[in-house]
Amino acid sequence: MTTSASADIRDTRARLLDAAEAVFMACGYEGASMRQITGDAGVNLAAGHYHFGSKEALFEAVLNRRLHVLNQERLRVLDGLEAKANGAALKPSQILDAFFGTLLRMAIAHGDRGQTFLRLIGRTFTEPAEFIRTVLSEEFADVLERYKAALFRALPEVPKEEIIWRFHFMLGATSYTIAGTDTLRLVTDWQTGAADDDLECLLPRLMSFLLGGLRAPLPATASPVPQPRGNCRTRRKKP
Amino acid sequence: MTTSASADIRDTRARLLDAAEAVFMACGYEGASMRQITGDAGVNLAAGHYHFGSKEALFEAVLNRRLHVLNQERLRVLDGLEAKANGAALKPSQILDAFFGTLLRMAIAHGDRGQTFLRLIGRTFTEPAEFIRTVLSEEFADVLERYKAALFRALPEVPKEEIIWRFHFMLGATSYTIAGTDTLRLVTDWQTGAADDDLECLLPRLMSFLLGGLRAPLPATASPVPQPRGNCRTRRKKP
DNA sequence: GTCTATACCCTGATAGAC
DNA sequence: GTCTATCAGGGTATAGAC
Repeated sequence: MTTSASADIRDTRARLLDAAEAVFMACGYEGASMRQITGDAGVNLAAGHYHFGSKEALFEAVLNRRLHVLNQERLRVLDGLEAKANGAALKPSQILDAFFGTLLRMAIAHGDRGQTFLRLIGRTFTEPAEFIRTVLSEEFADVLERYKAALFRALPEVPKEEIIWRFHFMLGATSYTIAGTDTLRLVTDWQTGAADDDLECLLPRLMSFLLGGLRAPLPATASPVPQPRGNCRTRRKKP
Repeated sequence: MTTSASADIRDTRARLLDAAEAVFMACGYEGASMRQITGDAGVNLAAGHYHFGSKEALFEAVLNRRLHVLNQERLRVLDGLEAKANGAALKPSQILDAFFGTLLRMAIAHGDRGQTFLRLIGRTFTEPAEFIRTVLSEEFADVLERYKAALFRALPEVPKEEIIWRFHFMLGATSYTIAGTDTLRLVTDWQTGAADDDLECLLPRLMSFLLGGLRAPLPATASPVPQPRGNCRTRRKKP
């Protein structure tokens, strides 16, 4: 009895997290309702507030449960690469694979739940709610610092400002893709066919695109638009 | 009196659209409320339902007001380029500039309101609500067909499936960037400094990244992951 | 400690007065 | 055309039962 009671406690929390993950993914943060989440989990509405305190806290718990191990793994992989490189700069392809490849491989390894979380994290990047952005920026702070530094070393001829922008673009391409909304119905069979196959196909495609963008020729300081106003903040020399 | 009365009607509609645009941008579709929108517009709550019928219809009207002229302009620009090319295939850089450059230049031309809509459209691409995805896919159907066809002609050596995926990635990088959430605080001064300058800086940076990704070497059919299962759906020959 | 019933407030939407 | 009053529904949070 006592063992089953304590097991039930963990089950309630876990069921809530699983149900919340799915509903938040499908409806977005604002669109999701505690009633639906707790209903899907088979627990009472107030049980959600008992275990997590609020809808915001529940969302944060859903995010952190998987995001923390993901980012720890990203740091671990980068550590391993840098140890092997023995002081030399890494190749851009290694860095991108450590960052984006780790994401996709972990999602594949977790099956359907990994797929669900992949979409959730993709959509979460564009959630407007302020607390979500705070949670994400805190959770990603260390990883981004480390990976930015690795990219700076890997591409010493590219201005740091440009690398940051390109990191931004890469995150956008990736998060939009894994969000899987496919708003414009460009990829018709995505999210209908076998998801695992799609994910395994996605990685090489995405990697070649991101690498191509990262290593693209630098833009001219004079913009190609008809009326260059010339007050672009681009710096051509290092400070 | 009669003239000012009819002018008031248009003002009410326009004020509602402007207020809705701003609130939807800041809060997302689900997070926005009709009360805040009508309050900001200085009109009664019921006036919103009188003029548009529902929150969904209002959102659709906000989107279509600017999206339709944008996509018409995109078609017009592409028509002009293809007429000038006189049957020859366009350069990828021309096509990307016609699609993404037209977006940014129109936003710049409209000042703050253009900036607001830019962010809104970026976020809208990842809205989970089904009716939003339907609206977008209908509004973009023609433009995407035309631009996809242009890219197929411009890059005959690249498999069409690959071009579609890369178009997808490009849309992701762009929409994430113009959404301006900057969830990971990568670009610290974005959306705080002078927005117009940022936008003018953005275009050449984005274009070089997108072009680099679009023209990247094709990925190997064997995926670089440790355990290639080999059932990737990639086709190497045309059917 | 765990869970349930309930209260409270805000949402989108409507009916009817002006 | 515009507005006040109001409805039913749903989301959050609390007080209290086990």
